[in-house]
Amino acid sequence: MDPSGYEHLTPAEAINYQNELRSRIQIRELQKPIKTIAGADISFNKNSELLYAGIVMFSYPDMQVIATSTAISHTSFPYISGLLAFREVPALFTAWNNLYAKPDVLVLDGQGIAHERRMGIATHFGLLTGAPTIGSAKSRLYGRYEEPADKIFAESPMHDKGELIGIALRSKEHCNPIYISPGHNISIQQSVDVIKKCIRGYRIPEPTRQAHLLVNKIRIENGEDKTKQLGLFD
DNA sequence: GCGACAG
DNA sequence: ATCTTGTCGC
Repeated sequence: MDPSGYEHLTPAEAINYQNELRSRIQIRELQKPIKTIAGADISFNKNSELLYAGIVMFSYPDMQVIATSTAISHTSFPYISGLLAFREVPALFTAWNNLYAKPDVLVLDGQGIAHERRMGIATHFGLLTGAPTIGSAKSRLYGRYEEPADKIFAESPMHDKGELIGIALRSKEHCNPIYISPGHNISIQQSVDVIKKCIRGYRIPEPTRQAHLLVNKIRIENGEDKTKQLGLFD
């Protein structure tokens, strides 16, 4: 299914689709050496259906910005916990297709398999594009875990019914942990190792941190809803 | 019925 | 997520 059709799905249909996709998830070691990594994020005005998507690509592990891509698209799919992908993936997919070269790994702001149906936005986007993806969330959606020690890079496993689905990572002391889970085509430990190398003094790893700054910047620059000027509904 | 609930 | 200044703590 093309993501441009997501906004017409009902929540029940979206859940059925997640259950269909989940059988294709691959959590395994990424063999190819990682030379580039990118972060993706979304921003929007509270009373508008316009989404501002952005992707920032870096060389790895030196983390120098080498490319960016943005897109503005419409959605009528509301935010529903557990169905975030149906609201944000279409805009991100447009920004992804506008990248002249794809990164070896993509980090998304949200969960990977640390999801009730193992279908967080990072997993969903990985299945859609085939790209290795990692979910880096600022808060927990699913899974039980113990608070990690207040020590840089302290880890605490996230479980669901005895299954390891992610890691709560202390990316910065005296700050709440971030929740890392693989999206697709990468392992859990590899996801955590990669995210650790992307921490540069802030709680949020550089890929999604820079993507967040970028999408907020273009949202402010575009001002209020410029739907007509952009000709999105011709 | 009650509590939880990515962005 | 977004709306928003100052302010408490390391």
